[in-house]
Amino acid sequence: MAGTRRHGGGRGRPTLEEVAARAGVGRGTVSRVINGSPRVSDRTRTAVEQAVAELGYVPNRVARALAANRADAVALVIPEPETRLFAEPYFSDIIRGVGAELAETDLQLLLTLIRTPKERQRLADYLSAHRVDGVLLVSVHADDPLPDLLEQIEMPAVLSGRRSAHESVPYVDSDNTGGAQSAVEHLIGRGRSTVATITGPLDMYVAQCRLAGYRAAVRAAGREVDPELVAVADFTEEGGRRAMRRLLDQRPDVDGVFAASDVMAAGARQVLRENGRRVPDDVALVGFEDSAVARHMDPPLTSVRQGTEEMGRAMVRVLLEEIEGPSDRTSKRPQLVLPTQLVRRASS
Amino acid sequence: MAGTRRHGGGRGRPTLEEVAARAGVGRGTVSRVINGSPRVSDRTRTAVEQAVAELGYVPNRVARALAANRADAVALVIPEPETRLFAEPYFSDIIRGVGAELAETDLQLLLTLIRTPKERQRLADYLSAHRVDGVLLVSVHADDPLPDLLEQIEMPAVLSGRRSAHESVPYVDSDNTGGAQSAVEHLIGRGRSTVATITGPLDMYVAQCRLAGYRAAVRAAGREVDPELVAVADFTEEGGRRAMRRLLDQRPDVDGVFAASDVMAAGARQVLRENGRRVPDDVALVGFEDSAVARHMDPPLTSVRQGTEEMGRAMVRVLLEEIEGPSDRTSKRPQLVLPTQLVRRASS
DNA sequence: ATCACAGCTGGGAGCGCTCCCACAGTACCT
DNA sequence: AGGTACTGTGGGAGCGCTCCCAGCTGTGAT
Repeated sequence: MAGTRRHGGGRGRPTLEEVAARAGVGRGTVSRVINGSPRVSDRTRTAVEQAVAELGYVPNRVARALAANRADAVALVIPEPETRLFAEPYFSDIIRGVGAELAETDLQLLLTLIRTPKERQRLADYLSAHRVDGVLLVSVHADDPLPDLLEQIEMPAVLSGRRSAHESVPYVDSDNTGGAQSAVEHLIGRGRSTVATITGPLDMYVAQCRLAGYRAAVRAAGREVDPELVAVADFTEEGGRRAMRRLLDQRPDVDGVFAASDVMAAGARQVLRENGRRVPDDVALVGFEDSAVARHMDPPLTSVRQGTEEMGRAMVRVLLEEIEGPSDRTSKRPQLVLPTQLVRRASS
Repeated sequence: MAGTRRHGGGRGRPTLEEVAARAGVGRGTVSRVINGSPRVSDRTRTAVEQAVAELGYVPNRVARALAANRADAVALVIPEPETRLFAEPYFSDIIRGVGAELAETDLQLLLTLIRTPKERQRLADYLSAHRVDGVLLVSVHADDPLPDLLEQIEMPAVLSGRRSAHESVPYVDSDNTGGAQSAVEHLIGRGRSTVATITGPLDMYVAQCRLAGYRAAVRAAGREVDPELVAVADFTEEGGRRAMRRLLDQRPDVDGVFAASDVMAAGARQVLRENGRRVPDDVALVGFEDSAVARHMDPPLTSVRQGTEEMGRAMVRVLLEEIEGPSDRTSKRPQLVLPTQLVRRASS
């Protein structure tokens, strides 16, 4: 970082003051017109609007941010290494949703990838240095200090997913338990008698929920939950492969598998093929997330759709509310759980 | 958009002034220390640094931006509808690269998705309203006015890919022609006698280049370029399917296919399966991009790796140079072409 | 001792806005 | 006629920095 950074655009961009002069009014009045205040007479408003148009005036957002003590921007924080592993499509879908919803406001989107603890530290500084009005946190781990830290400095924040069943911070989550349950019910409904599950790491709440859904569905069918049919993995493709091998090894009679993520389902599918098991004829397979991976598998994967893009949109809506008027521990926090939906394809 | 937007963080964040008071020096001196100016005595520097530490001072970037007339931020502009269609993984890989490279500077990343012409208009305003120091443009169409517009307002910009062979603006591109050529040479080298190609829309320069590479390889093998073996598509999966059907219809003897994108290869693969053609036994298949799609296909897809993440990094490096000291039409523009590499998998 | 010229330092001016207070004008009551 | 209550409006103050110009030191040459 060195040297003189030239400003990009308008050398001689018109300022508020110039607009005021041209319209023959004061600065305050122009400001009111720009910000849509109702306390301006129609005649004045028209005059100002004309001057704005003639001069091609565009408010300087930096000056506005400084004067008004706000940033007109929100940050989307993405912990990078993990995201890469298990949630590729998730990540871009969230961005899409967030971007779409934000486009309808005049807020800007600051993207922050975190790779190292050092960067996480810098992040806290950034955020408190008034660059953003609020923060969206994606795929937060149970032990992540960031949410509480943000709470301390009174920075509005919304999580995607919960850290635990008693999440204290505003969040938007999808119905992991219900989604998993419907997936397993579907497998059982298709006549599968020995339905296994491949889970995510159980220190993640999302993995716990999907496992709980599996259990609920098994019990609802009047069966016992067999520990040999539960293989713990880590949301990666390789993890899915290992888990499937173990399953095949311990319970060769398995005829249905619910994987807690599409990527793990893809890994499982490879192992099934290697072992000469046909999908869905010998083993029916269902995933979770309904990402691009699911559509591209052979056969296409039945999966639990969680509407990731809609989650992104919802996060923004919640965040805007928090920015407008923050909730606190005493009031009811905005916490949303979005429905999921089973998308049936040829794998089951 | 209404109401009072609360500032997020520091109610009582310390200011430069307070640091100066505590260190017993003037504002200017603190500013010099913060910005690493050499014109400060060691004693003073130490005193200031201590005051900074004690107070937990973090410079207000907004104030800095206003005073210094720079933004400490760059924008990554992504035209959304197209990106969704043909370059899902491309898009997130670029972001990854850009984010990584930017992390080593103190620049922030502003993500801007463009969906409509109206949003494109607003974008020009944003950019000229001093919110960013430079712009990264992804997947720019041949007729996109934005690059020239940015040039007019002297906003540093870098493209990913070229609009044409005579691109005037700084860019980072991958060796599309060479990559395509090596893919087709590979197919021919594997003994395939009737090698077809599925191209992107030919009004895109990237598609032209990949077709040119196909042609070059065919000719280099001493063969004629048969128009019936060239199927024009649009970088989508459905386009890939349609093109493959046409190819199979017109030239049932086809035994090798080079698709100009992984996604189109995926579409082609489906049609091949429907028609009972085995991959690679009956038809060898190669894609372009080496995205996640390629790895997840069955069989895994041989593809031309273009190092998308590295492209993102390179774009940032070029942009930083442009911001430091802009090149103009008379000087030599920084224009980079990154090498590609064939990644062999089971599909060929 | 005098001058020149460095190396450091303090602080005024100003970036382009918003906020808010004061005040003019009009209308409507006693 | 005087009061009260608005609506509209102008412009000072200030957000927290950077820039830059003086001024203040100390050193070495004259």
